[in-house]
Amino acid sequence: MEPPQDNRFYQHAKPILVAVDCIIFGFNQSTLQLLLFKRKIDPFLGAWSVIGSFVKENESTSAAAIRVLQEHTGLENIFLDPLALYSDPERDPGARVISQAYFALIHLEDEALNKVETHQAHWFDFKDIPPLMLDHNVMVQDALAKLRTKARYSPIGFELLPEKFTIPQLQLLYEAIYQKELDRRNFRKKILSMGLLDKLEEKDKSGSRKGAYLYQFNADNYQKMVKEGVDFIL
Amino acid sequence: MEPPQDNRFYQHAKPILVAVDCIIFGFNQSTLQLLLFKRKIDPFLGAWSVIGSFVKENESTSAAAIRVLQEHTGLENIFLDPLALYSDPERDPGARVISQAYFALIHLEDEALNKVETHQAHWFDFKDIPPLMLDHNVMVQDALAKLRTKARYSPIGFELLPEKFTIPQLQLLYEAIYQKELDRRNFRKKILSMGLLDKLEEKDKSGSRKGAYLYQFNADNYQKMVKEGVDFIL
DNA sequence: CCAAAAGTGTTATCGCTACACCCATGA
DNA sequence: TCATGGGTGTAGCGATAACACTTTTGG
Repeated sequence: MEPPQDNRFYQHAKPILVAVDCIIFGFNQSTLQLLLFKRKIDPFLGAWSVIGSFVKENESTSAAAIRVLQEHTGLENIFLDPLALYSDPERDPGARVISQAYFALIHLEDEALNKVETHQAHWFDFKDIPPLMLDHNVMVQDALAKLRTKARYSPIGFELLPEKFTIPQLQLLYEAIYQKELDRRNFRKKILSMGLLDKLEEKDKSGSRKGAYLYQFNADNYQKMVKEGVDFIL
Repeated sequence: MEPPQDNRFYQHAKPILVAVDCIIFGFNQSTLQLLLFKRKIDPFLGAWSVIGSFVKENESTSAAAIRVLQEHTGLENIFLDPLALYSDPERDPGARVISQAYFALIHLEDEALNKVETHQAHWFDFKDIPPLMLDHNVMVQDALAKLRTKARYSPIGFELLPEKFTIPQLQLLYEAIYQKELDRRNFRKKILSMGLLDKLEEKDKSGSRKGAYLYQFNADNYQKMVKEGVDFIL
Protein backbone atom coordinates (compact mmCIF):
# COMPACT_ATOMS: atom_id res chain seq x y z
CA MET A 1 0.00 0.00 0.00
CA GLU A 2 1.48 3.30 -1.12
CA PRO A 3 1.24 6.21 1.25
CA PRO A 4 -0.94 8.88 -0.31
CA GLN A 5 0.88 11.99 -1.39
CA ASP A 6 -1.69 14.29 0.14
CA ASN A 7 -2.34 14.61 3.79
CA ARG A 8 -5.98 13.84 3.72
CA PHE A 9 -6.30 12.15 7.08
CA TYR A 10 -3.97 14.16 9.24
CA GLN A 11 -4.58 17.68 8.05
CA HIS A 12 -3.92 19.41 11.34
CA ALA A 13 -0.45 17.93 11.69
CA LYS A 14 2.64 19.89 10.64
CA PRO A 15 5.30 17.97 8.76
CA ILE A 16 8.91 18.29 9.88
CA LEU A 17 12.26 17.77 8.16
CA VAL A 18 13.83 14.46 9.14
CA ALA A 19 17.53 13.74 8.91
CA VAL A 20 19.88 10.95 9.89
CA ASP A 21 23.40 11.41 11.24
CA CYS A 22 26.04 8.70 11.49
CA ILE A 23 28.67 8.65 14.21
CA ILE A 24 31.42 6.53 12.69
CA PHE A 25 33.97 4.85 14.95
CA GLY A 26 37.18 3.23 13.91
CA PHE A 27 40.10 1.70 15.78
CA ASN A 28 43.71 2.18 14.86
CA GLN A 29 46.54 0.36 16.67
CA SER A 30 45.51 1.42 20.13
CA THR A 31 43.18 4.39 19.85
CA LEU A 32 39.52 4.89 19.12
CA GLN A 33 38.95 7.16 16.15
CA LEU A 34 36.02 9.15 14.91
CA LEU A 35 35.31 10.07 11.31
CA LEU A 36 34.34 13.72 10.77
CA PHE A 37 33.46 15.71 7.68
CA LYS A 38 33.55 19.30 6.56
CA ARG A 39 30.00 20.34 5.95
CA LYS A 40 29.17 21.09 2.32
CA ILE A 41 25.97 23.12 2.64
CA ASP A 42 24.72 26.20 4.39
CA PRO A 43 24.23 27.02 7.17
CA PHE A 44 27.54 26.09 8.82
CA LEU A 45 29.27 25.48 5.51
CA GLY A 46 32.76 24.22 6.27
CA ALA A 47 32.15 23.34 9.91
CA TRP A 48 33.22 19.93 11.22
CA SER A 49 30.32 17.55 11.68
CA VAL A 50 29.38 13.91 11.63
CA ILE A 51 27.96 12.84 8.33
CA GLY A 52 24.25 12.91 7.63
CA SER A 53 21.49 13.42 5.13
CA PHE A 54 17.82 14.16 4.92
CA VAL A 55 15.53 11.16 4.83
CA LYS A 56 13.91 10.71 1.45
CA GLU A 57 10.26 10.30 0.87
CA ASN A 58 10.34 6.58 0.35
CA GLU A 59 13.07 5.37 2.61
CA SER A 60 13.20 4.46 6.27
CA THR A 61 15.74 6.16 8.51
CA SER A 62 17.87 3.02 8.67
CA ALA A 63 17.87 2.83 4.87
CA ALA A 64 18.94 6.48 4.81
CA ALA A 65 21.78 5.75 7.22
CA ILE A 66 22.98 2.83 5.10
CA ARG A 67 22.86 5.06 2.04
CA VAL A 68 24.84 7.80 3.77
CA LEU A 69 27.53 5.36 4.81
CA GLN A 70 27.73 3.92 1.34
CA GLU A 71 27.94 7.34 -0.28
CA HIS A 72 30.68 8.62 1.99
CA THR A 73 32.85 5.61 2.69
CA GLY A 74 32.00 3.27 -0.15
CA LEU A 75 31.44 0.56 2.44
CA GLU A 76 28.45 -1.74 2.78
CA ASN A 77 27.46 -4.22 5.44
CA ILE A 78 28.65 -1.93 8.16
CA PHE A 79 27.58 -2.43 11.73
CA LEU A 80 24.93 0.20 12.34
CA ASP A 81 22.87 0.74 15.45
CA PRO A 82 20.27 3.39 16.24
CA LEU A 83 21.46 5.79 18.88
CA ALA A 84 18.72 8.32 19.60
CA LEU A 85 16.37 10.81 18.04
CA TYR A 86 17.42 14.43 18.50
CA SER A 87 14.33 16.56 18.28
CA ASP A 88 14.79 19.82 20.15
CA PRO A 89 12.83 22.41 18.15
CA GLU A 90 15.80 24.75 18.29
CA ARG A 91 18.58 22.33 17.56
CA ASP A 92 19.02 23.58 13.99
CA PRO A 93 18.65 27.30 13.38
CA GLY A 94 18.35 26.59 9.68
CA ALA A 95 14.91 24.99 10.04
CA ARG A 96 12.93 22.64 12.21
CA VAL A 97 14.88 19.45 11.65
CA ILE A 98 14.87 16.33 13.78
CA SER A 99 17.67 13.85 13.40
CA GLN A 100 17.88 10.16 14.07
CA ALA A 101 21.48 9.40 14.96
CA TYR A 102 23.11 6.06 14.25
CA PHE A 103 26.46 4.84 15.34
CA ALA A 104 28.57 2.84 12.95
CA LEU A 105 31.69 0.74 13.53
CA ILE A 106 34.14 0.10 10.76
CA HIS A 107 37.29 -1.95 10.24
CA LEU A 108 40.24 0.32 9.67
CA GLU A 109 42.32 -2.15 7.73
CA ASP A 110 42.89 -1.32 4.17
CA GLU A 111 41.80 1.34 1.81
CA ALA A 112 38.82 2.32 3.89
CA LEU A 113 40.95 4.79 5.72
CA ASN A 114 42.56 6.26 2.61
CA LYS A 115 39.49 6.16 0.45
CA VAL A 116 37.68 8.21 2.98
CA GLU A 117 40.45 10.63 3.72
CA THR A 118 39.89 12.25 0.37
CA HIS A 119 37.20 14.85 0.16
CA GLN A 120 36.71 16.83 3.30
CA ALA A 121 36.85 13.90 5.65
CA HIS A 122 39.29 13.17 8.45
CA TRP A 123 39.85 10.62 11.19
CA PHE A 124 40.25 12.18 14.62
CA ASP A 125 41.69 10.65 17.70
CA PHE A 126 39.13 10.75 20.46
CA LYS A 127 41.19 13.14 22.51
CA ASP A 128 41.30 15.68 19.69
CA ILE A 129 37.72 16.06 18.59
CA PRO A 130 37.14 19.62 17.46
CA PRO A 131 33.96 21.59 18.20
CA LEU A 132 31.23 20.28 15.94
CA MET A 133 28.23 22.05 14.52
CA LEU A 134 24.76 21.89 16.06
CA ASP A 135 24.39 19.18 18.68
CA HIS A 136 26.90 16.85 17.10
CA ASN A 137 29.27 16.92 20.05
CA VAL A 138 26.40 15.68 22.19
CA MET A 139 25.65 12.92 19.71
CA VAL A 140 29.28 11.83 19.78
CA GLN A 141 29.34 11.70 23.56
CA ASP A 142 26.09 9.74 23.60
CA ALA A 143 27.47 7.37 21.00
CA LEU A 144 30.60 6.76 23.04
CA ALA A 145 28.52 6.03 26.12
CA LYS A 146 26.41 3.60 24.16
CA LEU A 147 29.45 1.94 22.63
CA ARG A 148 30.84 1.35 26.12
CA THR A 149 27.61 -0.06 27.46
CA LYS A 150 26.99 -2.21 24.47
CA ALA A 151 30.53 -3.57 24.27
CA ARG A 152 30.00 -5.18 27.66
CA TYR A 153 27.22 -7.46 26.66
CA SER A 154 27.58 -7.93 22.97
CA PRO A 155 30.56 -8.76 20.78
CA ILE A 156 30.30 -5.40 19.10
CA GLY A 157 34.01 -4.79 19.46
CA PHE A 158 34.88 -7.27 16.74
CA GLU A 159 33.34 -4.90 14.20
CA LEU A 160 36.20 -2.52 14.80
CA LEU A 161 38.99 -4.98 14.04
CA PRO A 162 40.13 -6.52 10.78
CA GLU A 163 38.86 -10.00 10.04
CA LYS A 164 42.04 -11.53 11.46
CA PHE A 165 43.40 -10.10 14.68
CA THR A 166 45.52 -11.07 17.65
CA ILE A 167 44.42 -11.33 21.26
CA PRO A 168 46.67 -8.45 22.32
CA GLN A 169 45.06 -6.29 19.61
CA LEU A 170 41.62 -7.22 20.86
CA GLN A 171 42.66 -6.36 24.37
CA LEU A 172 43.98 -2.97 23.26
CA LEU A 173 40.62 -2.30 21.67
CA TYR A 174 38.72 -3.07 24.84
CA GLU A 175 41.17 -1.02 26.84
CA ALA A 176 40.55 1.90 24.48
CA ILE A 177 36.80 1.52 24.78
CA TYR A 178 36.80 1.30 28.56
CA GLN A 179 39.77 3.58 29.14
CA LYS A 180 41.10 1.03 31.60
CA GLU A 181 43.91 -1.49 31.66
CA LEU A 182 43.02 -5.15 31.78
CA ASP A 183 44.98 -8.14 33.01
CA ARG A 184 46.50 -10.06 30.07
CA ARG A 185 45.99 -13.53 31.47
CA ASN A 186 42.43 -13.00 32.65
CA PHE A 187 41.40 -11.28 29.44
CA ARG A 188 42.74 -14.09 27.31
CA LYS A 189 41.20 -16.75 29.52
CA LYS A 190 37.77 -15.18 29.48
CA ILE A 191 37.59 -14.33 25.82
CA LEU A 192 38.83 -17.76 24.78
CA SER A 193 36.51 -19.55 27.18
CA MET A 194 33.53 -18.19 25.26
CA GLY A 195 34.46 -20.27 22.25
CA LEU A 196 33.90 -17.40 19.85
CA LEU A 197 37.44 -17.22 18.50
CA ASP A 198 39.01 -19.55 15.98
CA LYS A 199 42.78 -19.76 16.22
CA LEU A 200 44.64 -19.63 12.94
CA GLU A 201 48.06 -20.98 12.11
CA GLU A 202 49.38 -17.61 11.03
CA LYS A 203 51.16 -15.19 13.29
CA ASP A 204 51.18 -11.44 13.14
CA LYS A 205 54.71 -10.26 13.68
CA SER A 206 54.06 -6.56 13.40
CA GLY A 207 53.71 -6.10 17.14
CA SER A 208 56.63 -8.08 18.48
CA ARG A 209 59.58 -10.27 17.56
CA LYS A 210 57.92 -13.38 18.85
CA GLY A 211 54.71 -12.73 16.96
CA ALA A 212 51.14 -13.31 18.11
CA TYR A 213 48.69 -15.84 16.75
CA LEU A 214 45.87 -14.53 14.60
CA TYR A 215 42.26 -15.35 15.43
CA GLN A 216 38.93 -15.02 13.68
CA PHE A 217 35.56 -14.25 15.19
CA ASN A 218 33.24 -17.23 14.87
CA ALA A 219 29.86 -15.70 14.10
CA ASP A 220 28.13 -19.09 13.89
CA ASN A 221 29.03 -19.95 17.45
CA TYR A 222 27.85 -16.53 18.53
CA GLN A 223 24.48 -17.12 16.90
CA LYS A 224 24.23 -20.43 18.73
CA MET A 225 25.00 -18.74 22.03
CA VAL A 226 22.28 -16.19 21.41
CA LYS A 227 19.77 -18.89 20.54
CA GLU A 228 20.58 -20.81 23.69
CA GLY A 229 20.10 -17.66 25.72
CA VAL A 230 23.72 -17.55 26.85
CA ASP A 231 24.95 -14.03 27.44
CA PHE A 232 28.10 -12.50 26.10
CA ILE A 233 29.53 -10.56 29.00
CA LEU A 234 33.01 -9.17 29.14
CA MET B 1 17.39 31.43 18.06
CA GLU B 2 13.96 30.72 16.51
CA PRO B 3 13.82 28.29 13.64
CA PRO B 4 12.70 30.15 10.55
CA GLN B 5 9.23 29.29 9.30
CA ASP B 6 10.36 28.93 5.74
CA ASN B 7 12.68 26.27 4.48
CA ARG B 8 15.24 28.54 3.01
CA PHE B 9 18.30 26.40 3.61
CA TYR B 10 17.04 22.92 2.96
CA GLN B 11 14.76 23.36 0.00
CA HIS B 12 15.34 20.01 -1.57
CA ALA B 13 14.27 18.11 1.56
CA LYS B 14 10.76 16.75 1.96
CA PRO B 15 9.15 17.22 5.36
CA ILE B 16 7.46 14.24 6.99
CA LEU B 17 4.77 13.86 9.63
CA VAL B 18 6.23 13.00 13.01
CA ALA B 19 4.30 11.30 15.78
CA VAL B 20 5.02 9.89 19.20
CA ASP B 21 3.44 6.76 20.65
CA CYS B 22 3.54 5.74 24.30
CA ILE B 23 3.56 2.14 25.42
CA ILE B 24 2.26 2.34 28.97
CA PHE B 25 2.97 -0.45 31.41
CA GLY B 26 1.39 -0.98 34.77
CA PHE B 27 1.59 -3.71 37.38
CA ASN B 28 -1.36 -5.08 39.28
CA GLN B 29 -0.97 -7.63 42.04
CA SER B 30 0.99 -10.09 40.02
CA THR B 31 0.54 -9.31 36.34
CA LEU B 32 2.04 -6.85 33.92
CA GLN B 33 -0.60 -4.71 32.29
CA LEU B 34 -0.69 -2.58 29.19
CA LEU B 35 -2.86 0.47 28.64
CA LEU B 36 -4.62 0.58 25.29
CA PHE B 37 -6.99 3.06 23.71
CA LYS B 38 -9.72 3.06 21.11
CA ARG B 39 -8.52 5.26 18.31
CA LYS B 40 -10.55 8.45 17.85
CA ILE B 41 -9.59 9.49 14.32
CA ASP B 42 -9.55 8.04 10.86
CA PRO B 43 -8.12 5.91 9.45
CA PHE B 44 -8.64 2.96 11.84
CA LEU B 45 -11.23 4.82 13.88
CA GLY B 46 -12.19 2.59 16.78
CA ALA B 47 -9.21 0.22 16.52
CA TRP B 48 -7.19 -0.62 19.62
CA SER B 49 -3.85 1.16 19.74
CA VAL B 50 -1.29 2.55 22.09
CA ILE B 51 -1.73 6.24 22.67
CA GLY B 52 0.03 8.82 20.57
CA SER B 53 -0.05 12.22 18.98
CA PHE B 54 1.59 14.23 16.30
CA VAL B 55 4.58 16.27 17.37
CA LYS B 56 3.83 19.97 17.36
CA GLU B 57 5.89 22.57 15.65
CA ASN B 58 7.60 23.79 18.75
CA GLU B 59 7.97 20.76 20.93
CA SER B 60 10.52 17.99 21.11
CA THR B 61 9.36 14.39 20.84
CA SER B 62 9.94 13.83 24.54
CA ALA B 63 7.83 16.91 25.33
CA ALA B 64 5.15 15.51 23.07
CA ALA B 65 5.26 12.19 24.89
CA ILE B 66 4.96 13.89 28.26
CA ARG B 67 2.01 15.88 26.94
CA VAL B 68 0.31 12.76 25.63
CA LEU B 69 0.68 11.02 28.96
CA GLN B 70 -0.62 14.03 30.83
CA GLU B 71 -3.61 14.39 28.53
CA HIS B 72 -4.62 10.75 28.72
CA THR B 73 -3.81 9.72 32.24
CA GLY B 74 -3.64 13.01 34.12
CA LEU B 75 -0.27 11.90 35.47
CA GLU B 76 2.97 13.84 35.48
CA ASN B 77 6.50 12.84 36.40
CA ILE B 78 6.06 9.47 34.84
CA PHE B 79 9.05 7.33 34.00
CA LEU B 80 9.48 7.68 30.27
CA ASP B 81 12.17 6.20 28.11
CA PRO B 82 12.68 6.37 24.35
CA LEU B 83 12.17 3.02 22.70
CA ALA B 84 12.80 3.39 18.97
CA LEU B 85 11.91 5.33 15.89
CA TYR B 86 9.53 3.53 13.53
CA SER B 87 10.06 4.93 10.08
CA ASP B 88 9.05 2.41 7.45
CA PRO B 89 7.64 4.48 4.58
CA GLU B 90 4.63 2.19 4.43
CA ARG B 91 3.88 1.80 8.08
CA ASP B 92 0.85 4.11 7.95
CA PRO B 93 -1.38 3.94 4.87
CA GLY B 94 -2.93 7.25 5.90
CA ALA B 95 0.23 9.21 5.10
CA ARG B 96 4.00 9.10 5.46
CA VAL B 97 4.28 9.24 9.23
CA ILE B 98 7.25 8.26 11.32
CA SER B 99 6.76 7.62 14.99
CA GLN B 100 9.09 7.83 17.94
CA ALA B 101 7.87 5.31 20.50
CA TYR B 102 8.36 5.76 24.24
CA PHE B 103 7.68 3.34 26.96
CA ALA B 104 6.19 4.56 30.20
CA LEU B 105 5.85 2.86 33.57
CA ILE B 106 3.17 3.91 35.98
CA HIS B 107 2.20 3.07 39.53
CA LEU B 108 -1.15 1.38 39.54
CA GLU B 109 -2.08 2.32 43.06
CA ASP B 110 -4.96 4.65 43.40
CA GLU B 111 -7.19 6.52 41.06
CA ALA B 112 -4.78 6.27 38.16
CA LEU B 113 -6.36 3.06 37.11
CA ASN B 114 -9.94 4.30 37.43
CA LYS B 115 -9.34 7.75 36.06
CA VAL B 116 -7.97 6.23 32.95
CA GLU B 117 -10.56 3.56 32.52
CA THR B 118 -13.08 6.19 31.47
CA HIS B 119 -13.03 7.23 27.87
CA GLN B 120 -12.05 4.54 25.45
CA ALA B 121 -9.13 3.23 27.45
CA HIS B 122 -8.58 -0.16 29.00
CA TRP B 123 -5.91 -2.07 30.89
CA PHE B 124 -5.06 -5.40 29.32
CA ASP B 125 -3.30 -8.30 30.86
CA PHE B 126 -0.27 -9.13 28.80
CA LYS B 127 -1.67 -12.47 27.76
CA ASP B 128 -4.78 -10.86 26.29
CA ILE B 129 -3.46 -8.11 24.08
CA PRO B 130 -5.77 -7.71 21.08
CA PRO B 131 -4.56 -7.00 17.55
CA LEU B 132 -3.49 -3.40 17.38
CA MET B 133 -3.50 -1.03 14.44
CA LEU B 134 -0.45 -0.31 12.29
CA ASP B 135 2.79 -1.56 13.78
CA HIS B 136 1.68 -1.14 17.37
CA ASN B 137 1.93 -4.83 18.21
CA VAL B 138 5.56 -4.67 17.15
CA MET B 139 6.13 -1.62 19.32
CA VAL B 140 4.62 -3.41 22.29
CA GLN B 141 6.83 -6.45 21.79
CA ASP B 142 9.88 -4.23 21.44
CA ALA B 143 8.89 -2.35 24.57
CA LEU B 144 8.54 -5.56 26.53
CA ALA B 145 11.96 -6.72 25.37
CA LYS B 146 13.46 -3.42 26.40
CA LEU B 147 11.70 -3.48 29.75
CA ARG B 148 13.21 -6.90 30.43
CA THR B 149 16.68 -5.88 29.42
CA LYS B 150 16.57 -2.64 31.27
CA ALA B 151 15.11 -4.12 34.44
CA ARG B 152 18.25 -6.21 34.79
CA TYR B 153 20.66 -3.37 35.12
CA SER B 154 18.63 -0.46 36.38
CA PRO B 155 16.09 -0.17 39.16
CA ILE B 156 13.39 0.59 36.65
CA GLY B 157 11.00 -1.84 38.27
CA PHE B 158 10.37 0.42 41.20
CA GLU B 159 8.49 2.77 38.90
CA LEU B 160 5.77 0.18 38.60
CA LEU B 161 5.09 -0.17 42.31
CA PRO B 162 3.44 2.21 44.78
CA GLU B 163 5.78 4.26 46.91
CA LYS B 164 5.57 1.74 49.73
CA PHE B 165 5.75 -1.91 48.86
CA THR B 166 6.69 -5.26 50.34
CA ILE B 167 9.53 -7.49 49.27
CA PRO B 168 7.14 -10.23 48.11
CA GLN B 169 5.34 -7.65 45.95
CA LEU B 170 8.63 -6.57 44.43
CA GLN B 171 9.49 -10.17 43.75
CA LEU B 172 6.14 -10.76 42.05
CA LEU B 173 6.88 -7.80 39.81
CA TYR B 174 10.23 -9.16 38.71
CA GLU B 175 8.73 -12.58 38.21
CA ALA B 176 6.10 -11.00 35.96
CA ILE B 177 8.73 -9.11 34.00
CA TYR B 178 10.97 -12.13 33.50
CA GLN B 179 8.20 -14.73 33.36
CA LYS B 180 10.22 -16.85 35.71
CA GLU B 181 10.02 -17.84 39.35
CA LEU B 182 12.72 -16.61 41.68
CA ASP B 183 13.96 -18.00 44.98
CA ARG B 184 12.51 -16.01 47.90
CA ARG B 185 15.60 -16.05 50.08
CA ASN B 186 18.06 -15.22 47.35
CA PHE B 187 15.89 -12.45 45.97
CA ARG B 188 15.53 -10.83 49.36
CA LYS B 189 19.21 -11.19 50.13
CA LYS B 190 20.33 -9.63 46.88
CA ILE B 191 17.89 -6.78 46.76
CA LEU B 192 18.54 -5.83 50.39
CA SER B 193 22.30 -6.12 50.01
CA MET B 194 22.25 -3.26 47.53
CA GLY B 195 21.17 -0.86 50.25
CA LEU B 196 18.52 0.72 48.08
CA LEU B 197 15.54 -0.14 50.26
CA ASP B 198 14.51 1.56 53.47
CA LYS B 199 12.54 -0.66 55.80
CA LEU B 200 9.51 1.00 57.38
CA GLU B 201 7.80 0.11 60.64
CA GLU B 202 4.46 -0.51 58.95
CA LYS B 203 3.30 -3.84 57.68
CA ASP B 204 1.04 -4.58 54.78
CA LYS B 205 -1.44 -7.22 55.85
CA SER B 206 -3.33 -7.48 52.61
CA GLY B 207 -1.31 -10.40 51.38
CA SER B 208 -1.11 -12.62 54.43
CA ARG B 209 -2.12 -12.99 58.06
CA LYS B 210 1.34 -12.39 59.32
CA GLY B 211 1.81 -9.25 57.23
CA ALA B 212 4.92 -8.16 55.35
CA TYR B 213 7.07 -5.14 56.13
CA LEU B 214 6.79 -2.19 53.80
CA TYR B 215 9.87 -0.70 52.18
CA GLN B 216 10.68 2.45 50.25
CA PHE B 217 13.10 2.87 47.40
CA ASN B 218 16.03 5.08 48.43
CA ALA B 219 16.74 7.18 45.37
CA ASP B 220 19.59 9.05 47.07
CA ASN B 221 21.55 5.89 47.65
CA TYR B 222 20.92 4.89 44.08
CA GLN B 223 22.34 8.18 42.84
CA LYS B 224 25.41 7.59 44.97
CA MET B 225 25.83 4.12 43.50
CA VAL B 226 25.65 5.53 40.00
CA LYS B 227 28.20 8.22 40.81
CA GLU B 228 30.58 5.65 42.23
CA GLY B 229 30.18 3.56 39.11
CA VAL B 230 28.60 0.66 40.96
CA ASP B 231 26.18 -1.28 38.83
CA PHE B 232 22.66 -2.26 39.70
CA ILE B 233 22.32 -5.80 38.48
CA LEU B 234 19.54 -8.14 39.38
C1' DC C 1 72.70 -12.20 24.46
C1' DC C 2 69.28 -9.07 25.44
C1' DA C 3 65.12 -6.41 24.95
C1' DA C 4 60.27 -6.70 24.18
C1' DA C 5 56.09 -8.68 23.72
C1' DA C 6 53.53 -13.35 23.85
C1' DG C 7 52.04 -16.98 26.24
C1' DT C 8 50.73 -19.82 30.40
C1' DG C 9 48.56 -21.75 35.84
C1' DT C 10 47.41 -21.42 40.62
C1' DT C 11 45.31 -19.62 44.59
C1' DA C 12 42.07 -16.84 47.41
C1' DT C 13 37.88 -14.63 47.45
C1' DC C 14 33.26 -13.48 46.30
C1' DG C 15 28.83 -14.02 44.69
C1' DC C 16 25.39 -17.11 43.24
C1' DT C 17 22.46 -21.17 43.81
C1' DA C 18 20.04 -24.47 46.11
C1' DC C 19 17.68 -25.84 49.85
C1' DA C 20 14.39 -26.49 54.87
C1' DC C 21 12.72 -24.80 58.92
C1' DC C 22 10.45 -21.51 62.26
C1' DC C 23 7.30 -17.33 62.87
C1' DA C 24 3.11 -14.58 63.24
C1' DT C 25 -1.57 -14.23 62.60
C1' DG C 26 -6.72 -14.47 61.49
C1' DA C 27 -10.20 -17.43 61.00
C1' DT D 1 -5.11 -25.18 66.01
C1' DC D 2 -4.13 -24.85 61.56
C1' DA D 3 -3.47 -22.93 57.11
C1' DT D 4 -1.09 -19.31 54.84
C1' DG D 5 2.37 -16.57 53.50
C1' DG D 6 6.66 -14.06 55.76
C1' DG D 7 11.11 -14.36 57.30
C1' DT D 8 15.93 -16.39 58.01
C1' DG D 9 21.05 -19.18 57.34
C1' DT D 10 24.33 -22.22 55.33
C1' DA D 11 27.11 -25.04 52.45
C1' DG D 12 28.90 -26.01 47.77
C1' DC D 13 30.27 -24.39 43.52
C1' DG D 14 31.75 -21.60 39.79
C1' DA D 15 33.52 -17.28 38.29
C1' DT D 16 36.59 -13.56 39.02
C1' DA D 17 40.83 -11.22 40.37
C1' DA D 18 45.42 -11.07 41.62
C1' DC D 19 49.81 -12.36 40.64
C1' DA D 20 55.28 -14.08 38.22
C1' DC D 21 57.78 -16.75 35.29
C1' DT D 22 59.06 -18.86 30.70
C1' DT D 23 59.23 -18.51 25.56
C1' DT D 24 60.40 -16.65 21.12
C1' DT D 25 63.05 -14.03 18.08
C1' DG D 26 65.15 -9.88 15.65
C1' DG D 27 68.71 -6.96 16.26
